[in-house]
Amino acid sequence: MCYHTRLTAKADAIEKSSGASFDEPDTYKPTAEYNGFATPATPVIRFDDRKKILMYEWGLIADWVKTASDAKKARINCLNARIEELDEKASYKRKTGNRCLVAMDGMYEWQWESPGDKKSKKTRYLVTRPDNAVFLCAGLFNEWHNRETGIITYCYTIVTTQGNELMKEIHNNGERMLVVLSPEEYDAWLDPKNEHLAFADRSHIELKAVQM
DNA sequence: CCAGACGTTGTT
DNA sequence: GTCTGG
DNA sequence: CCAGACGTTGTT
DNA sequence: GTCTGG
Repeated sequence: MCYHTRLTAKADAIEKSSGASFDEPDTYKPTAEYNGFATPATPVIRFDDRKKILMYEWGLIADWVKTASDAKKARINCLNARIEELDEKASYKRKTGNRCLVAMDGMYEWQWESPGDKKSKKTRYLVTRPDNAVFLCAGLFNEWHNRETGIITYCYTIVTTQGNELMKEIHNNGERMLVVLSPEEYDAWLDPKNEHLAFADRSHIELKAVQM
């Protein structure tokens, strides 16, 4: 789960709901589905540049990765980061202060007919806010330096936690969810002084799911 | 001590 | 680069 | 994700 | 029953 998102809102709607402005508006196009495995560039906001919306690539590349081909493999496993283990994982533990917000207006999830049976049927759901508005998720970013080319890749991972009531029901074969933030939590997440574990409980987040 | 991992739990 | 499992 | 472990490093 | 190593 947590590897397929949507951002169909126009640029001005994203700006309005996030309180930041696109640095280069032409680089953003509304997108019905972002596939994490394709490491697309999507809008994010960094803690140290709160008023700017930047296009960063989904799939964090850790500092210790040496080559572009290693990066390609490694980052696919860094599309999500478990909030419970941020302090323990080599790829994240020194980046827990690199907070960012990841914009989206939907997440795709697959519900299994019989959880546990890999062959059972799956139904796709689009999970959104009840009003379908843009929301921001908790993320961590990195600037990866390619030693061979000197090129910097700006990239991020999205933090996950235990699924809340609705998400456990939809994502019944894993029961996790992205750390969707309420608007009141946006700035709190961006402040690295705030314990990240304080954002693990998502039971207060209201979402709805429609089959599609 | 040193080799090997370093991540997630997913593919429409 | 740093951690850790064997 | 699921199979397999689930404990200690002490004793003449 | 729950944790964890592969």
